[in-house]
Amino acid sequence: MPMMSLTEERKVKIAQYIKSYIRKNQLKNGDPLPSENALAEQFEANRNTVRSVYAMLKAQGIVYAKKGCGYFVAEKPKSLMYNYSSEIGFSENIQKQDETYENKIVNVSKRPMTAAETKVFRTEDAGDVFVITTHRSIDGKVFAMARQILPECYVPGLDIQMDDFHSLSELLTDKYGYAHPQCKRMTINALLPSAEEMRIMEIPQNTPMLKQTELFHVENVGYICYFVVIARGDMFKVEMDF
Amino acid sequence: MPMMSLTEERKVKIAQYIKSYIRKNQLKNGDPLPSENALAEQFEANRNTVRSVYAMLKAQGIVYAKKGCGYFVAEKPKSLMYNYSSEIGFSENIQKQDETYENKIVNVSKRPMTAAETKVFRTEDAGDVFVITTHRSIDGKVFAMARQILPECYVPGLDIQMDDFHSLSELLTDKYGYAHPQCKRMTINALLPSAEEMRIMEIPQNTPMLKQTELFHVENVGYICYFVVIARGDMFKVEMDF
DNA sequence: AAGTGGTCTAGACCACAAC
DNA sequence: TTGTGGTCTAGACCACTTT
Repeated sequence: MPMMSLTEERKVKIAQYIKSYIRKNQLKNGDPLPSENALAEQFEANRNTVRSVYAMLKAQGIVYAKKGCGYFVAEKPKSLMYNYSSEIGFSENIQKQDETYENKIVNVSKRPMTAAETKVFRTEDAGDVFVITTHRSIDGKVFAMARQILPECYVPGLDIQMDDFHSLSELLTDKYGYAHPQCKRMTINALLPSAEEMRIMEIPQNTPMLKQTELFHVENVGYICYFVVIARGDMFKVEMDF
Repeated sequence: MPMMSLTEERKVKIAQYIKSYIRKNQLKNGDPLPSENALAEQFEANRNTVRSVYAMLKAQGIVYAKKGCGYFVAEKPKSLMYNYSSEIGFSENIQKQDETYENKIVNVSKRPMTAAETKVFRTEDAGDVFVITTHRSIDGKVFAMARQILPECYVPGLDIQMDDFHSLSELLTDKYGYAHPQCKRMTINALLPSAEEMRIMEIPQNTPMLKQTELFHVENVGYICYFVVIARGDMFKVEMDF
């Protein structure tokens, strides 16, 4: 049997009260909820206790808060559906869905290949790699950060071709004449954001994030690109059809 | 330019200090770190400020705490790799990797099909559905909860056949003589755990969770099973090869 | 002016581990 | 006994919105 402190029991009661309050009054998106002080008095609890309950409901996307105004019933956020294909790149796919989608390069740098990367790319001699950092946004709101790592030997002089960038696969086919790169392996996991990701996406520390890595291969050339995306869990969903 | 409070600046400094402290002293897994009180005094900060820094590092898996003992450098947790295939079920796949894997039925119930489910299963008449709830564990530790939803018409009398359960696909092929079910659609997203999931998996509220849904189809029969798994992000990773 | 959520502080108390 | 992390409280202050 799980031991529970008195405060913890109160939290459960308060959370149940808020949920049933929404249900019984059939509250919709935007309808106001009891204030922290009102609930603290009603349940003879500390305001921090109430705040922690509301924090949990906020994290679950059930309510939201407006400073100086109160708590309100939240609508389930529309999440961007990413219909995955190992053939078509992310940007090509999303652009069809949402015209406000933007994939903006924020940094291009060159550095020596790490030992781990030589294994990933299955190359003999480590050379340099290009690291392209991009921010993906919808409606001007950054919802994902991506890092694309390419061995320099496959894309010499890449750094000066970044002016009219749309997507990497477009660049590889148009400028370098490669066949369309294909994803050979993908991994997905969930994690919390780093401090940098919190700052850039303007999200709290407890935002669940989806991390997706892909390894791309080009016929007769080799493993050409290692790809990492970190996206907000509440704005991003991966879908695959078989 | 992002406004930062004095406390927030202090947090950044303290976090940088701890990370560089680990790096410069080349600390490994299990090595002790400065106490909350020591850092609070050193940086003339409140203990809560230090705690919030350590909380962030904990959530990122960089450090861990032992009550009454202190903070220590954490080792990166081994995550269970799920090499996904639309042909082979989860349990079949994982069992090969880890012999301590267990998939235990905790509940089987029958209820009317919802309107949303009639769309998913693409069936004309809603009947009842079976809902099978299972807990998945490694080394006795529950890391995921799964819900499998099957229209009763495809699996009449399912509830009494649960005694020697190993996996659903095995049951469908062996007991009902169906062809091996195949996944037609999969979605993946990240979210925070519900109160029930926190309780059962014994995880804090800010644990990032991976939610995976699958829709299974059997040739000449129809869409037979809707499948939802919620798994701890720090213990579970999906991998796909193409 | 009053009420709201957001932030921060100082301190108390607890359970636990080490000495 | 001392120090540790974990929890909880009471209250102050802020920025903000509404009245």
